[in-house]
Amino acid sequence: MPHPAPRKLLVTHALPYANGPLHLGHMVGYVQTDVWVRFQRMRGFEVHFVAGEDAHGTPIMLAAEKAGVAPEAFVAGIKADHERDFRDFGVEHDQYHSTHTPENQRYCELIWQRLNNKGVIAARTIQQLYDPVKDMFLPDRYIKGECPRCGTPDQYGDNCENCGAAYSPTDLKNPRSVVSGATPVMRDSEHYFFELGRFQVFLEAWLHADVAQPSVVAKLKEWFAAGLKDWDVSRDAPYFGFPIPGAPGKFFYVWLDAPIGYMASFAALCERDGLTFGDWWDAGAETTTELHHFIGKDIVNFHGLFWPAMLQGAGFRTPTKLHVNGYLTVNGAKMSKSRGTFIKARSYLQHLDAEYLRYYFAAKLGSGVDDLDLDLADFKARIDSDIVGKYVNIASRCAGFIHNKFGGKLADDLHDETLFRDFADESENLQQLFDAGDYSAAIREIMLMADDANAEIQKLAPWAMARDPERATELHRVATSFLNAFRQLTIYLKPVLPKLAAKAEKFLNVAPLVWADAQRPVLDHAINVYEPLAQRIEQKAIDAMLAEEAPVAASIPSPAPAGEAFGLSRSDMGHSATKPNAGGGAKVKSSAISAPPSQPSPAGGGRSSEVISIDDFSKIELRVARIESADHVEGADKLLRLVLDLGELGKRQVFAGIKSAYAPEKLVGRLTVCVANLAPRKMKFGMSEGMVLAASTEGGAPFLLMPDDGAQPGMHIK
RNA sequence: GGUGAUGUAGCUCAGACGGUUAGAGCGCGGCACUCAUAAUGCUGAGGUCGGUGGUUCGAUUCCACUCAUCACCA
Repeated sequence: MPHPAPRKLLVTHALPYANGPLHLGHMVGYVQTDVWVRFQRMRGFEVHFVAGEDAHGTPIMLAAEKAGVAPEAFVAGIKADHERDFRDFGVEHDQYHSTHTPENQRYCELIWQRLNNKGVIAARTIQQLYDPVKDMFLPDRYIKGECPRCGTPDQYGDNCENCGAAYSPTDLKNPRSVVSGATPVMRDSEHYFFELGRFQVFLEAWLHADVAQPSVVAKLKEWFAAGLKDWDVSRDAPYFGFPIPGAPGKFFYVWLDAPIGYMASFAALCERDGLTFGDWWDAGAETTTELHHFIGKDIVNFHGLFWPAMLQGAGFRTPTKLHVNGYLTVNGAKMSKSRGTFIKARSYLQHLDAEYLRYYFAAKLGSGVDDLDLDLADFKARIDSDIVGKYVNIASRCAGFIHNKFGGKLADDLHDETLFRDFADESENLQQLFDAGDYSAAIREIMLMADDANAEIQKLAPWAMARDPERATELHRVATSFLNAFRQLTIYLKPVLPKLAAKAEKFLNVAPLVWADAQRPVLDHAINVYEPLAQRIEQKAIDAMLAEEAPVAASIPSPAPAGEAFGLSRSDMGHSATKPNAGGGAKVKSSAISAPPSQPSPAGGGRSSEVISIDDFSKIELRVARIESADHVEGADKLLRLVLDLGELGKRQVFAGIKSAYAPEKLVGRLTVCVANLAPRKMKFGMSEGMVLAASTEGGAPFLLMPDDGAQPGMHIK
């Protein structure tokens, strides 16, 4: 995509659904968008970044009702929380709006009118299940019953989580309304349909362009093969949304007005900043301005089919490109409340630096739509190594020379142009990678550059020069060279690490860096005293964050169906919100492993041995532990207090019921096996942060497990 | 159930339009250095590239099936 003139970009990310807090899964897409926006700005392009709350729909209506407030007030409260999370993660929109605004209503009605005029809206009477107690039609997700195929109870109206059968809610046996518990009845209702099939030719042509990653295009083409169906875009009252003009009791379906929210948000920005709306949205605007949507992979059909068809049908421009990202998993598995890995954005912020997560996401975001795993051990290792050990370390190891020997002023020349040139020449390549969304490749390149710089410092050994007064000039130039290398790396990392870059700019005493600055060195220039720019991640902080999300002991009754957004966006129409694969079965097992830590032997010898999968087993994190100390516990006749060394995981205090068989002094120094991810348990004598394993017969003396020679504290056991 | 995608060293990921010894970072072992936030450099050990079958002189790379994971099914 050659763009000789400065590009003009309008960028959006998926609108978060205003029914619950943001979690780290949301942040993947938002950070990805923000990095792209910052990068394009650094290149000097005109960029407008807008988003807002997705405020309509049944889930919000019911959630507000439950909270006893008007939906508008409910949404306003959620919006304020979301905005705080965005700010603290450094996601800086130019305009953060909402779909429940006059602007959005205006554009909804305009598009509706134009589509009507074009004759692509059809009215048709359909049958839908109705809750006679609550007096409302029920979306699929609000009906539960028994699977028509295998009879599993308590299944949603779209498919069975047990046998996987797909069906419609009317097929359920013994259906009931999730809202009131009443038995739904069938009732007629007139709905409006957007005749998507009439846009098939247009959409196929639109898709051939470079509008999305290949796998996304493949996914969208699947829909063509099946034949595009009409899309039901109206809902009956009661509904929180915009009424359809001229159709009493009918409302626009939330997914119709949600993408129009992009326009609404931008319209508000135009109002504020004096931009011309039509330059960006009118038909033909494609040739001068670009429209980029960043979305999660769960909503490609809305953005890759319905949305462009709506725009085309209503005489507006179509999107330039969809940037689709995958889902977030934590420690290799889907985020789960019962595992304590359902991490809210706010919980993260309370314990850890937002920049680190931005970096980690960027380091793993390729141009594809693969899911991204937040492995917390890897997260810490990566940040500690890349940011502190490699990148920041370059400044840290050179700054002292400049201050101690040269009055805080850089030399007037570089020691050697080569490194600087090499780094400057990377600009083009990195630019392409960032532009293509291949941040992980960019980060990889940047870290290789940091490795080069560190190796080069090692080779030149400036500390040796510092001992020889004859070599002062050389030392001055060497330190200056590497501080310039550090500055170049700062430029390349700035889209990802804006706050760290700002600190580096202050240290270097330079104006905010832009992309082109990587081509010119700073010389003969006073810098400020170096202060550590970044700290390692403390394991304690990660543990504290996880503890905050740890499930409470008492099991919570299953949440209201739409009480939480699990996906990257609204999920009232799909079932992504509640594919509860970590539900029932897993919960039983997790309660089995959370037996009291003080009782290493199973309590009931006759406990049935339920068969579990390897995945179930892998949930239990067993580690080699060295018993660092063991003491009697006053007032306890069975317990010993152990302090375990778990290597990389640090020290843990564990109470073990092994006093009858082991003298404390004989245990010190021994290796044993510890369940490392057991929820901490408060006991009368203090916290027990794990559990040691021992064999025993019921009531008999325990035999502590011991790994073979050579095992080291902290090793995984599997 | 249908469809799209993913599955490569202990961990996180690259890569190969099919072809001699499959790569990186982290982690682990050894050595070196001491400017730096126990940071850095050099070096070593780790993989039959999810499984089965097929095409081919040759497949981890192509095809089929299969298993696991994620998403979508208006």
